[in-house]
Amino acid sequence: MPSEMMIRRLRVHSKLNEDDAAALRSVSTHVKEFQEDTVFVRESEWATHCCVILSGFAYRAKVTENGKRQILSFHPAGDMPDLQGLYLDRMDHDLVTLSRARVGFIEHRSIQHLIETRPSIMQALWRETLVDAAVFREWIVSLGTRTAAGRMAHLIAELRQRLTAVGIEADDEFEFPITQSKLAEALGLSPVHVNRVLQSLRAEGVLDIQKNMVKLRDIEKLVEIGGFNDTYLHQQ
Amino acid sequence: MPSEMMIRRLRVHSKLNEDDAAALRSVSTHVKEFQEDTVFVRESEWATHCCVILSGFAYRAKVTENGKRQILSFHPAGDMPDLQGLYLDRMDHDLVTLSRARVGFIEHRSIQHLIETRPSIMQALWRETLVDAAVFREWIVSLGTRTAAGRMAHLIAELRQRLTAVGIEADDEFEFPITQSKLAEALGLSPVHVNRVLQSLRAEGVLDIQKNMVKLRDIEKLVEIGGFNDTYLHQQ
DNA sequence: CGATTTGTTGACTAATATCAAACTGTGTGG
DNA sequence: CCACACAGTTTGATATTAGTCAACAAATCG
Repeated sequence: MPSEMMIRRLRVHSKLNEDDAAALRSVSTHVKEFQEDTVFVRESEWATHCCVILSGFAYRAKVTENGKRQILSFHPAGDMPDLQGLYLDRMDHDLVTLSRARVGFIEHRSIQHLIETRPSIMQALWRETLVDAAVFREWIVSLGTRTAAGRMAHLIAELRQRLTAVGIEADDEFEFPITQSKLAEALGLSPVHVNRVLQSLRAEGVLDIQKNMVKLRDIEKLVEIGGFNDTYLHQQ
Repeated sequence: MPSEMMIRRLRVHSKLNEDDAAALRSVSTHVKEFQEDTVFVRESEWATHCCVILSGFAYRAKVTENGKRQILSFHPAGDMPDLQGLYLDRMDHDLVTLSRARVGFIEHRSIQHLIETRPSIMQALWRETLVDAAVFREWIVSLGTRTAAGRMAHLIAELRQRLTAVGIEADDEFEFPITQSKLAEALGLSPVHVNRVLQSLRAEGVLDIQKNMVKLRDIEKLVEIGGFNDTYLHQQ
């Protein structure tokens, strides 16, 4: 049920009545399954579809002139990481699967039809793109002001919060199949340094990331180290 | 003419016909003038208006738990830096004047009326928020992957490009009344380091920032050092 | 004109990157 | 079942970048 995932997700930030939900259910979605580390939407490509992550994780990434890569955001099930393609015609970054993932694709014209006919759906989708931007802003704060450990802690605290919001249990552990090199690309650090930071967080009993699982040992400390305050997520 | 500024700005990314322009002109704008360094919209405030920078510069900033401040973006005349407030009810950052500036305020309900009645205006405004997010993404790339000099160069190259797009001449110099401390807050560096980076860029004949003026000495070098590629600005 | 902000400098320190090697776990084919 | 390959993690040594502190100079402002 691709649309159910979407509906649940949109309802985190927006009110949708049963008619809206029905309209969303009526949209045809083309589902594909991808292996891990598959670039499924490419930078500079023309955007013709929007995607919904149905299971697994995806991330956005951008490659720079000098060959480095920056991961811009992580996307658990429910997220629609290329909504911006509705009104920006070319992709300015890649979309990549982090784990094996199922992804639903919806034609722009279908969504545009919903936008034109259902104001509450328009608002809900627009709002998603705005929350997206708010998350980017906070990511900038992380990279600009926080220490390596702070960035790591903030990332995990944010993920936990977002997973919880869509109903994925993340009280004391959650699935997140990431390597240290990718964490490095996300946090603007070297893989070696990520390794050391993770070791110290582990030693201090804050956090343990091991084979696909994030284990939260002390959430208060995590939130404190990361300076995490969830208001920017606008989950009212 | 507050609306003329807005119209010119929206037309950088979107097509607006004369009816659209007329509709925008009909919206009532309340203009205020602020001294430099004035916080004119505050974090956690309820958003009731959208603002347009009419002259001067503004910037977005966010203060962290540990007292640091991160500047998130700079906004020359024409920009509407709190459009997100249309659908996110609380501000997640401050808006501050960089220089003495005139700012137009428009009630949300007026804009919402335009959105409901004029699809092309809806699209234009939505698109603005999407370009905004694209700029944030690139800022993340800067902070995550570029050296201090690279970040500085990228910022200036981007500003130049955006100023040119709204018709502010920036061929070999432009006004930008910023202090080194604020550059530091924007780029995630210390003021001392910013000073040294600026000196070396000056010495290498790339760039000179002095009393309110950015002087561009060698734009090719600037673009190269910053790894600047303007496609993320989506100026078609 | 003095007061305050901004820019500059030098010496020193801390954070993080780089490089290279070794270690671990996991899956694969023989 | 073992040997091997591979990807990911860990370690140590060293280099580089950027931060801190403290003083001073220059510009700006009332």
